[in-house]
Amino acid sequence: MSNAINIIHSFTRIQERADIFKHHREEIFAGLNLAEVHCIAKIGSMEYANVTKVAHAMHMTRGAISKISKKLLNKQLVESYQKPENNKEVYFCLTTSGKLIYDEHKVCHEQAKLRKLKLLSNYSEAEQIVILRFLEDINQQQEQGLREEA
Amino acid sequence: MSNAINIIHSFTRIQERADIFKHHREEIFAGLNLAEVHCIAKIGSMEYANVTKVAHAMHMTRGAISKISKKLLNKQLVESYQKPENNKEVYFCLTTSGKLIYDEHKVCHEQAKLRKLKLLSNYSEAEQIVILRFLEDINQQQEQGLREEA
DNA sequence: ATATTTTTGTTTACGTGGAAACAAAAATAT
DNA sequence: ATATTTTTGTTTCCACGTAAACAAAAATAT
Repeated sequence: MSNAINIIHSFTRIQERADIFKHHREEIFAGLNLAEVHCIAKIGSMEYANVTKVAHAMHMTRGAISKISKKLLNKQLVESYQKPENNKEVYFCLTTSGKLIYDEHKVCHEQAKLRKLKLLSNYSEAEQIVILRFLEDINQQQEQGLREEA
Repeated sequence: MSNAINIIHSFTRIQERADIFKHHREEIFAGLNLAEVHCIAKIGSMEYANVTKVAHAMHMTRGAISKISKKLLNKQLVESYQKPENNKEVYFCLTTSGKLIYDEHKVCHEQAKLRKLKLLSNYSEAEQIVILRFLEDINQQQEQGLREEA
């Protein structure tokens, strides 16, 4: 079936693009790279964000997040604090300027979402159900593939 | 529409997974990482593969491929040669042991393809057409998004 | 209560890949 | 023919992120 083959190719292209985008080492906003902006996004949207939780959310190591948050502290985009009863965990929150980045990023994110919703508005409810089923099937298969490797 | 939102979420998860997979710095086959295996795959499937062509095919810089191919030369998985009439371009081909990796990788790739075909066999022709239309729409939108950034 | 294990965050060493500067050869212009 | 531009490959410098080793605190076991 030529359609199936084309689906696979098209899907592969999507994966490759995500790959390429991650490679992008350039700065996005004011002197911040993608990882830093993402880190701000996570800290801004999380209760009691700490290194471990952000690392998990960003699929990165604690070491990496430790370094990134140190940079964000130096740039005064985030602040750290602790709970009086816990001397081990360190939490982060956004400063005023950090919140600005957070909002700017959020707008971009919402615009992307709107573009996708607009695209999807060209599909009937029935068609959308098919698409969703496909994406969930693929997701499940990929997750299983990863799990088998481990 | 809840379906549209779920489609977006599911799609995002796929992109994130591609991201994570690229981060995988571990070796895949005998002491080779992902980029090296991909490089072998490209060299093995290309006429007169050279640094520039492989770099383009892998969406990486010539500098990166130059280094990788040097490693592959040291590991004796590829060989380099030149045409007598051109003293500038350097071409690569696989050695016997390089071909082994190539074949092994190809098998993996084909298995993944078969898994996807099997998954798609649960969809009617009409449904597959919908899926393909969606993936191509999304691909177009994403490509346009990248182009606007540049 | 004390000992052991787990959790949390940091640091160090290392590998990878990009950007840019180079060098050499080839292609093109004049 | 000669000069200029483009193409090709390499190297240097650097930023990023991982893995692993650590240290300190908290949780759990005994």
